[in-house]
Amino acid sequence: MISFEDLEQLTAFARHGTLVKAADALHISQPTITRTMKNIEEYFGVKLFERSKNRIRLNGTGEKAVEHAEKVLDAARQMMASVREYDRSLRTIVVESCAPAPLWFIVPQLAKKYPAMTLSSSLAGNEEIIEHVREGICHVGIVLTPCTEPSIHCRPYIQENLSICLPPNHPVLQNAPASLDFRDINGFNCLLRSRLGFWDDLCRREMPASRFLVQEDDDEFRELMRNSTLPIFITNLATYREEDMNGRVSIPIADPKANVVYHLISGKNIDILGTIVSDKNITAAIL
Amino acid sequence: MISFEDLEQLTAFARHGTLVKAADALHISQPTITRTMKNIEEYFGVKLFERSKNRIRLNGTGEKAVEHAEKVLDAARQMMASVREYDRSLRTIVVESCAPAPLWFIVPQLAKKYPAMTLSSSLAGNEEIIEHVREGICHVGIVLTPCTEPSIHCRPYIQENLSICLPPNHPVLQNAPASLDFRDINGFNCLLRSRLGFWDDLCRREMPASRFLVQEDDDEFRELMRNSTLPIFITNLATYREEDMNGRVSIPIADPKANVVYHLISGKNIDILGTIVSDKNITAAIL
DNA sequence: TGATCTTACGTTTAGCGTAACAATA
DNA sequence: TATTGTTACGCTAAACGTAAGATCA
Repeated sequence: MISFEDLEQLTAFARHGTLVKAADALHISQPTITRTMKNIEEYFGVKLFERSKNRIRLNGTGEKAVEHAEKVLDAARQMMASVREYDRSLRTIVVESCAPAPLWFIVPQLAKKYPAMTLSSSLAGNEEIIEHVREGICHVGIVLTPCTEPSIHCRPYIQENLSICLPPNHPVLQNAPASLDFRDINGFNCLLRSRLGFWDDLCRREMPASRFLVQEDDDEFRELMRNSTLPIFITNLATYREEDMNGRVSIPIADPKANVVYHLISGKNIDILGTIVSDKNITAAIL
Repeated sequence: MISFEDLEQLTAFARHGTLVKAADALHISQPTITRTMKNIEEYFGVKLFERSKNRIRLNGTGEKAVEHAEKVLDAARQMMASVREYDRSLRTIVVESCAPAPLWFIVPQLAKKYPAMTLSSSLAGNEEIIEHVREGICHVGIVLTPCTEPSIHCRPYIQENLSICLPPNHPVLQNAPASLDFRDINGFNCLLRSRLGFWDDLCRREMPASRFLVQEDDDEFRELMRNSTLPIFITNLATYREEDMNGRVSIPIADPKANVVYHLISGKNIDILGTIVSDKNITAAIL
């Protein structure tokens, strides 16, 4: 019989041109490769090589064999990868959220309840999340609107309220407003974190006249906060330390779109949502 | 590392349900299979089985592994088959003809010149043959019309002339004609061999009012000849023994379509046609 | 009690590397 | 002479089957 190693040696020979180089590359002696080529040829029962006294080359049939050997090896590698990936997926809870803040609460909750499981969390669009939960790709989704699909569990989870933080001398603060609307601040440029999920789209849609200075890195963002007077956004779930705020004053955004209730969704055959994330836990998370 | 045998054992276990039955089917001891399943599991590094004390079953991951193992084994089998087939194709001369008679001459010629080669001869349509020669699938083609394609060698090979053999008292023989046309015999039913290539189509097209009693088997055809007075066809290349003819009289068919010159064609990169089948050989073949 | 899987043990053998050899450029 | 491929030899380690043991229906 023939082995995967044999095929590896064959393809290595095809790649490197000589038995010596192939042996080198595979860290084996070249008598071994000589033997293996003989074995393979005998096993196939056909001529695969043109041999002169100190030279061996693939013939047409040999090239055909190499071509197929690559396919076999690919299939084998694919097998390993797929099986391991499948096994890993069994130990992984996939969480997708339309905004980052809910993840800060749900992920530790799940991690505590399922210490053996890997948690995979990511941001995604609302519709995409629902689709993934429906397909079973995503186990726990966090979306903006209640989901009424019969195959999907849904419950309210947590709410997030947006405020704008303006420097004390900012024109819109002249009348000391208790709240603002997007249109009041539209046109003023802002500092913005990246990877904000739906918040990002919302701000750009509601403040088309504004430009946003986007920063992904946490430290650099704080650096920018301290050294500029550009407005920034905070929420009840996402605040910054006072010393980074550079004296800014927070005013809530009254617009309903800036005050959302996140909903937890999951497939009905999964009990993660019902048993793991109890209302009590949610409350605790908010506090 | 893992081997093809290991994968065979895995799939055998999946097929048969127990290690004992799988071992039986593969003619090995079942401790061997126990070991192999362990090895495979260890090699994958994931759980593939649910084990109780005297029972072992595939789990979901295991079924995934089996699925992929089948693919790998298929790829391996495909490799063996393809390489052997390719090797065989190198030792095979493929001959395609639009009629059987030329094959009776060309095949022995080629067999004599290339004793190490396998000959594969078959009937095919004129256009199909040209296509196959163009693609290199067919090495030597025998067609009805000269081929002018620059990539194809072509030369006249041999001619075949059709005659009809009628019982002596047949009405169309009353004026003792030197030759006949298809229309003269259209409407009379005939005995016909099958697998006649283009002759078959020709007769049916030119004699739409006739019905043909078709017989493939050689002995049975002769039996029918002896025991009936139905007209039959012969050619200069294909005659029958006088005792089988049952007194029939041969009259040539004058129609040009019934008198053809076959042409040999082959790819220009193949010298079979030029060096092997010389004009002298062809003449000899006709005699 | 029969069927199934696992573990232990002894033997065989397949396969590896070292070394020596032969041929070529 | 350096490079390449083949052959010969001795050793190791992997793998097999037999036998014995454990568990379940």
